[in-house]
Amino acid sequence: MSELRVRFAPSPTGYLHIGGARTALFNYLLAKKEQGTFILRIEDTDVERSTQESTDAILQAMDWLGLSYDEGPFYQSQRFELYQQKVQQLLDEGKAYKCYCSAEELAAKRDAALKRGDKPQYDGTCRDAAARSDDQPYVVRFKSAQEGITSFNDLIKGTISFNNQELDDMIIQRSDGTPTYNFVVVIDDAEMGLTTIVRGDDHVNNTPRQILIYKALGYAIPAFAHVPMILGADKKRLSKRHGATSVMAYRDMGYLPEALVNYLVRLGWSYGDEEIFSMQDLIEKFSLENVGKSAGVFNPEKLLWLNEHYIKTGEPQRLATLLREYLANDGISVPADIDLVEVVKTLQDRSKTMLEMAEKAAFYCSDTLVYDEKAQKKFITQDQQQIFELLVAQLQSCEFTHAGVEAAFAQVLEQTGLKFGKVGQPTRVALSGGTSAPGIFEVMLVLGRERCISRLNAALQLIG
RNA sequence: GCGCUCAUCGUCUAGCCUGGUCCAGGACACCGCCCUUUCACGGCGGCGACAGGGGUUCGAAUCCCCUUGGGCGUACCA
Repeated sequence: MSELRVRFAPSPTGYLHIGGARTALFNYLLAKKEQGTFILRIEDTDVERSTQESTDAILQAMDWLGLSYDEGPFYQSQRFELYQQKVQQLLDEGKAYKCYCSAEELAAKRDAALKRGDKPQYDGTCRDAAARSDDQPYVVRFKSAQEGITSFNDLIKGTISFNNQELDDMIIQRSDGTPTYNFVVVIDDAEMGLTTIVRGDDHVNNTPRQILIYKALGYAIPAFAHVPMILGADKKRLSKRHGATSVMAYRDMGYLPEALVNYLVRLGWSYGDEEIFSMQDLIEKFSLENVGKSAGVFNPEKLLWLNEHYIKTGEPQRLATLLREYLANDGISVPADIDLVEVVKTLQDRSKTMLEMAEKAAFYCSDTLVYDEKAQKKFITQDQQQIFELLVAQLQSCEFTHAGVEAAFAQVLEQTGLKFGKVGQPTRVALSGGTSAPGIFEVMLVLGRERCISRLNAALQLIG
């Protein structure tokens, strides 16, 4: 076990989204690779917006992706006592102070500053003011450094420096007594012994403030690694209007978790020319050095290609289990004598998603076939009557193996003098209901002798 | 506005640190051909980028500066 300790710290105000999943994944991979510890912490200091449903949804999504954690989940809402203690400590040491400015006053000052073209900052009204009686509402502010430079060496972006004048006295405790993010994140990261903080680069600007708090509280400062954002096709931050952003929505759309994992890791990280990575590969090969600095555009097409790849190469047994669920979601139950593993084998090369596979598998399962209108009109006609009759006769007596049905089919070709296509396509329609389906012999074998004959007879009924 | 930051094909990227082997490689998408019992799979090929301008250098995608463009932040959200 190495000393490396990393964490994923989502706030439970919604489902786990694509960006969060990637951050979690990077942390997970780092921990596994270095045999360190991956901690899950729920940042629910905002009591208003945090919900149990969101926490559950995030946990479920991480589980689906295979991102297991070693410690946690810890809930910040259960650690308020610790935070209050730290606030008091800073107050006692004169490193923080009570501020009685109202939210309205502050908003007005902010607007004025913006108007002047200044960076809106707290002006320090209460910083040096005499203490007042506590029956007036107040927030607690951290006394930030007013001069000097705070810099850190980001493991992804390199050295980043901030002039301390840019940092104002931020609020660490709200007027309702609850602590704020930038304060608790430091306490928890420090108390939980984190050595490296891997998070989205929207936190870069928070880092110098946090470093100042680490120092004020006497904590060791961890290493930071800020992962670039994920953008939509219009280069705007990825959001719902760019399509699905929820991890679980991808499961619902028929994506395999390994496809999402593979896609997410390659968005912003690379390993030479390689594209396909299993979780095991990633644990061996992932490193922060190969993470790029620039934001990446989410490309649904490439994700789809990866999904296609994993379906194509997936274990039929496992896919069959999944297929049964997707089929069930469509209200389709699988007849006992239909071998779903065999169904999967006929569909793996033809399905980009499990949802698509379920659609294509439907015809195997239904008792009464629904014909595609055009196909029926063209291929279930008087012209096919003889073909179907001959085929039924052959199927009744042939050996029901690939070679057997192929031979039976050949017999029909010989008897009618027709080419394969002339017989094949109508048969395909009679058996599957449409003009596109897996190979005829494969379909027949999955369907079984009885079903083939009854479907052919049903087509004959329609003709006759 | 101010601060931080980024910049190679439409997109994800290799190359950049340690200049020449790069008239820039791979992948997705797209286009074409081949294979073929339908639909797919697959094989082969094509299209397509160093943001712009200055330097430094014998030589720059690679180093420096400026410009432009993008992202993030600027909350009693996280």
